[in-house]
Amino acid sequence: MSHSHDTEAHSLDGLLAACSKAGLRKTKALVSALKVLASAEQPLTLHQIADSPDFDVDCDPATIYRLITKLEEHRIVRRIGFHSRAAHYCLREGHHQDYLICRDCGSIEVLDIACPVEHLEDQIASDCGYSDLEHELEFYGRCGTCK
Amino acid sequence: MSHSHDTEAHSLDGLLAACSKAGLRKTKALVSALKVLASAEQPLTLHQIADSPDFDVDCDPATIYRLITKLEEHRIVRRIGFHSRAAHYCLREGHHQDYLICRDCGSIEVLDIACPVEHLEDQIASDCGYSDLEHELEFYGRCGTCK
DNA sequence: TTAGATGCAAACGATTTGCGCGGAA
DNA sequence: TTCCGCGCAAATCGTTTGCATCTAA
Repeated sequence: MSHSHDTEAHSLDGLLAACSKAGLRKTKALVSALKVLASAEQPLTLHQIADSPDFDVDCDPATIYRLITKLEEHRIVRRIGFHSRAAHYCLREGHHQDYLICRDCGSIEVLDIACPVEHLEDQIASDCGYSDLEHELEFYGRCGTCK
Repeated sequence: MSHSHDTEAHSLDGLLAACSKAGLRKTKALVSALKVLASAEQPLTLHQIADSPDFDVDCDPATIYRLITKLEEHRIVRRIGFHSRAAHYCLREGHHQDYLICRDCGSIEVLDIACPVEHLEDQIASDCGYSDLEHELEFYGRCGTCK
């Protein structure tokens, strides 16, 4: 029975099913990582995943790295660059998101706008001979608090 | 037809003037780096800048790092994330560019499309209380050769 | 039973910084 | 003459990998 966790945008069961289908074993680290990502408000670094209170396993950084990398390969997780040293990750489920980042304090906001470039993907793909196109769009600026 | 860039899109003199105005000294490393960036077809890593045949100084990596970092602070150079480990840099002069990257071979193409999000910047800025907004847009896919 | 997952520790690569010297202004 | 820029070398930091052990299926 699924207790607590309100109305999650991401279904843990669905994610686990996808992982199983991808051939991943249902380990504690996997379940924890998915839980953390499913309830995250924004993309997280490997460190932030491990440090999250929802991540209830004591786990080597290398393990999380390999886990998330594998999830990324299976396209369950999406990597976001931002401009920070460490990569950020979020679930691929749900609708695509664009971001607004403060270049001073590094805060990340999710822009809930209708993505303005999705419709270009097909055109660019055929124009340039590419396939499997996706995009990453970030706005950088100075936030209200930093001004 | 694009090798000896005599008619550069970027004027070295103009760049040097901007650097001087920013308080930077006209060193060999600065001139070389600007020359390389001015004739580059696409954003380059610090390593690529140093390795460029146009970069005719023997120069410590730390020097290039500090130089480019300073140019970035003075908004003469723009940093691009991509998904590679090393950051890429290009001149801020000229019109904004969006990119198309092959997620297999890592090749970078400049998309010469009318940028579809520039007009959103003002709106997002005022909606979210941000200032000095700019954006970064990249498309990732699999290029023709990698298919 | 067995292929995949993990912990530990070392390797790596790209910065990033401290320090003393040298050169542009 | 003055500082800014430079080389050198060490420190950081986020991965990334090899290997022996463990464990989900």
